[in-house]
Amino acid sequence: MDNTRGSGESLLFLTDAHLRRGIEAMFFAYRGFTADPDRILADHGYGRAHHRAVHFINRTPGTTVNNLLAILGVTKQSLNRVLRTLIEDGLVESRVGRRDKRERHLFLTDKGAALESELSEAQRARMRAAFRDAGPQAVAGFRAVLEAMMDPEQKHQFDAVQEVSE
Amino acid sequence: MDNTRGSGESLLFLTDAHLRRGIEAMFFAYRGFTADPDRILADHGYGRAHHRAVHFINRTPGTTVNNLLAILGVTKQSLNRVLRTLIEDGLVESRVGRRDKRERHLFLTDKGAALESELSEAQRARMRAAFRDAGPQAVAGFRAVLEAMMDPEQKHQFDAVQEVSE
DNA sequence: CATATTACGTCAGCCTTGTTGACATTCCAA
DNA sequence: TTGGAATGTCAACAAGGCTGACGTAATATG
Repeated sequence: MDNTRGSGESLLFLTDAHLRRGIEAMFFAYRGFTADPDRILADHGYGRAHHRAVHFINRTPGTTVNNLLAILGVTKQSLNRVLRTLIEDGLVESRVGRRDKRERHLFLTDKGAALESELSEAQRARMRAAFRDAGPQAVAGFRAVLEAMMDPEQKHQFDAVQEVSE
Repeated sequence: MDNTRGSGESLLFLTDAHLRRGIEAMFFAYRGFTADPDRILADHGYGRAHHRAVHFINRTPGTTVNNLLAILGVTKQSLNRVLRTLIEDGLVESRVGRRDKRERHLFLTDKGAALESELSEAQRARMRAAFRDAGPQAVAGFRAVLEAMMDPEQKHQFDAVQEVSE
């Protein structure tokens, strides 16, 4: 009866079979998670790396390159290559910092915002359908498990990004 | 009060802010999900593609190349490159089919099983910690949302793999 | 039996996206 | 003024996707 974190807790949900099922669910679900954006990106000649950059620039406008590097966890050379094409194509604007002129602050142009919107609407649509199917309690559990799965550093970045929207 | 799928259901959990949070949680959590195996793989000179192959060969021993292609959703050229190195390195054995000699049935050798075990134990450890932190109800929700997020084809593959263990 | 199809392997070439290492520039801060 | 931080850039490389083409063996089908 008491399956909800007590002293008499049943730990049947921690068997290897359950863990394996969770692992495989992550694998297949992540493919679904990226499928719609991938199609859109391919139409525009971009890849997932562009999506990630555009997403987080939209999320925290004016963010610096270093900031973005910390969030994305890639090398500056990798990010720079992506950023360069986005700037050349007029999706991202890079402004020299007013206080610290070494820093570049990144913003989406209207064109960049349009792509971001297209991508995120597709991704939200799938997430919305999944959330609706599963129900609010399931969604709470979904989030709890995902947050517990992050590395401390990743969790820190995640929390930092969430704070922006408050 | 009634937030659990009824006619008077509250849909506050479907706001864009909640969806966005779910999307970002998937992004950061997937990094955690792959972090431990990635480290182990790097030590052995392999990549994620090898992990995936080894995982599913272990899961359904004797599976054919075509079968594996359907599960992994890559081209045969991509899979073949990975499979070739695994066979050369003595982690995977490829046996010509008895009934249909065109088919190759794939098996892990002891060496392959050892790597698989090392990888999956690391991944299970993280999943176990996350499951334990979040509790059984959360785990149920986690799975429900992930399964709802899969494409129909992916869901089919997922279900097929789950059936093996019954 | 002849032919089509399937399963698999392989060669060649291309792209994205990650990596290291090296080096230049700009500019803040001690 | 000088050290170090932030940024950009060049070169080279690797993993792992992709397409297209071709070959071979074996099965399925007419």
